[in-house]
Amino acid sequence: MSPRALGGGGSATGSTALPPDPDRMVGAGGIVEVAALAGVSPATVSRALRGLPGVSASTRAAVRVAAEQLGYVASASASALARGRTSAVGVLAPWISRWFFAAVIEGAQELITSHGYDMLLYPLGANAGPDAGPVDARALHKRVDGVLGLNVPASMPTDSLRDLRVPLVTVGSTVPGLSGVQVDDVRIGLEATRHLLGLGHSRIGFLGLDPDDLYGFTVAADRHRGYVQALEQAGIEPDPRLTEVTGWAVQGGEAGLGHQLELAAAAGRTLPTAFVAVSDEVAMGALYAARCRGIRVPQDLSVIGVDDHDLSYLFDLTTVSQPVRRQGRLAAELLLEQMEGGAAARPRVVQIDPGLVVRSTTGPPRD
Amino acid sequence: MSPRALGGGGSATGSTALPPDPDRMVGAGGIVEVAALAGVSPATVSRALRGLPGVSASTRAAVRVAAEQLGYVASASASALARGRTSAVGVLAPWISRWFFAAVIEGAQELITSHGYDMLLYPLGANAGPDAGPVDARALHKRVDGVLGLNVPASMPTDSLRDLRVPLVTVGSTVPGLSGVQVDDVRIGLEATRHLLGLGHSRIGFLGLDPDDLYGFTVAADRHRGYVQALEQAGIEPDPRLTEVTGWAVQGGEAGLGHQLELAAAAGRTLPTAFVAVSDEVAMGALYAARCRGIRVPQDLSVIGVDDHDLSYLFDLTTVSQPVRRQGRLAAELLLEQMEGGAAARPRVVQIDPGLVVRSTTGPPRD
DNA sequence: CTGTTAGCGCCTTCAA
DNA sequence: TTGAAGGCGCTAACAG
Repeated sequence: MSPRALGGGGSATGSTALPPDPDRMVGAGGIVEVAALAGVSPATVSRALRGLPGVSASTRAAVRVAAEQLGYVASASASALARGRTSAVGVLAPWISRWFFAAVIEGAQELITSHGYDMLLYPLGANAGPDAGPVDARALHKRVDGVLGLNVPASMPTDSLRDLRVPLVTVGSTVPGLSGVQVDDVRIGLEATRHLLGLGHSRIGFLGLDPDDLYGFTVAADRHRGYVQALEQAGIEPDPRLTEVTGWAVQGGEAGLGHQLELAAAAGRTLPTAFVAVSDEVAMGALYAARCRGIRVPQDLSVIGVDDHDLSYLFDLTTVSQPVRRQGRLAAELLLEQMEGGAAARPRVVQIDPGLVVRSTTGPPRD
Repeated sequence: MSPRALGGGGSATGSTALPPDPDRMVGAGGIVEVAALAGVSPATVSRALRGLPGVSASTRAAVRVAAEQLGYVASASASALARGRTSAVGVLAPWISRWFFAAVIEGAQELITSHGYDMLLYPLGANAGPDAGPVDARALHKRVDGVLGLNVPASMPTDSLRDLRVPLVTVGSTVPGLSGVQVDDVRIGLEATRHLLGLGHSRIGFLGLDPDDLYGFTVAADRHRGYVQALEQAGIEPDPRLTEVTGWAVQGGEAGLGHQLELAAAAGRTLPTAFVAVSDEVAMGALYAARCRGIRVPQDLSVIGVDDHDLSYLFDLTTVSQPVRRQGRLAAELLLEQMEGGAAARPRVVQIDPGLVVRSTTGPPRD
């Protein structure tokens, strides 16, 4: 058990300057120190430690011992400079606190690091705008050997992608000529809507257009397109008044449903009997708004989301699932393929199939 | 609007090998090319571009133009090697898909990157065990100028922290002699429990001991200690049978409440009238379990969580809040202070005060 | 204010 | 199988 100093309200803890410990001065030595200790040349140390062939077993062992003893670890900068590779990959994402992105990153992480790459995180945040060239491609190109782009590339001018000059693998959006993991968002919208149609709904709304789609993030628009298609295929004329711009947050879903309610009241019509939400988070917001107003789900209102968020089952939320962590893993595979396979590895796009998880926020309409 | 190729189900996209564009060969040139183009020496380019003093305005402008024209960006590795600083900070966290950690990281990110540092992400994941020296301190020390440790340091042997040789700032746990952002977890447990006591509860359970506490992650244990103290101060003998080991996930909370139910049934007693959960996620799980069994909240059962998770309001969850994103920001400040202030900056610990957010999962007991 | 001179620590030919 | 020499691209210390 580790000591915890601040039982009450203390504030500043004294600094005991760590005394340099000449004995076990970890990480102090460079490759030449190791070489000296092992009685070989630096070149041999380099070869031995990296497992390159052409080093006798005994020499390798001796080098390992020396390195271990000195706590030697090669300087990343030095070796990157010498080799022209950084052993790092960049991860571009709009946010990381939205569950979807965090889960994708987590899915990718293991493979990435197990191949010896570090992961540089670049949350684009509010800067993800149309103008703000994200993290300046030029800067990235010298810093990483590859890039994982989550939902961002579409917002970059294509030039900026060119400037990258390192493999880029996308998740959630696709750039022609680049590897990527993709779910067919149109189909997601289609499936969600069909599920509701199949239950007998005919007045179905859509919560989730994304204002940011203005600059190329087409996920929401695609899902909406699927929704429209499904309706049309069922011979139903989509009513644009039933579509809300919500963004991706819970609050958007809440406000969206509220707004629909107002609209309906003002126009003297009733609320649609069901809604497709662009994400589970938006769906959760809608469910909350419904509950606050005493609208029963699914008797009075059905709601279906997208993602199968870790917390969705708590809401009994019916949803179109996508294997999020697996998408991350797949993206990592594609990226490694590009980085290590070199020009030999032709870019490829992997399609992920969405699933349907039926819980109990959807049911037949009331009448 | 960017082109999206895969309308239907296409799979592999052809690779158009990006043709080297000799005209605007971005990122191709080194500092010497820029120097040549600007008609100055490399040293001057370096000074000019980094905004160092002692460069005439006209020269600086010329250099900027040349650099811009060539799309020049300094190589991070080269400059790191030459300066002996990496301009990167490492972020150690058990996971990133748990909301708390993602939010802290997001909170820290802006300040970190605005000061010119990259963020290296090291999720410890399952490896966070007692033995597995996390990310090997020695490796980190050559790779980053500072480390942000989220809940991890306590699990590292202190030696390993020493070996780091770079500033380390902790969040959520404290190491003597190091800077850190801290919430008083004992007090959190105390406040949560007092809230329930204040409502008139006397049989109060605790959902949330963490099996991993075994190796030093004391947050859960501390909150539990606060719970025990509050009960004792109220003259109530804490009943160990009312404490569950749940870990941090939703599922733990669900299982924990279920187990309490079984225990109560087997012993022929009733469930406690209220529970303190170690986190909002655990509380959500417990609420779910209660709902599944028709237990009404808060009439039959009160539940209080900790964190004020982004989604907590959807559950009307009463909770002890901690300003999570601000913790991240503060930690970033402390870290920058250490990294840039050098030895002058003495380590300090910042206490964050928890708050109480009363919603409606807590209320007076039934009888 | 600017240029010259040495490295930073490692990797990689090329010889031995 | 091993060593010696040179360079990766940039920065810092010193001259001028």
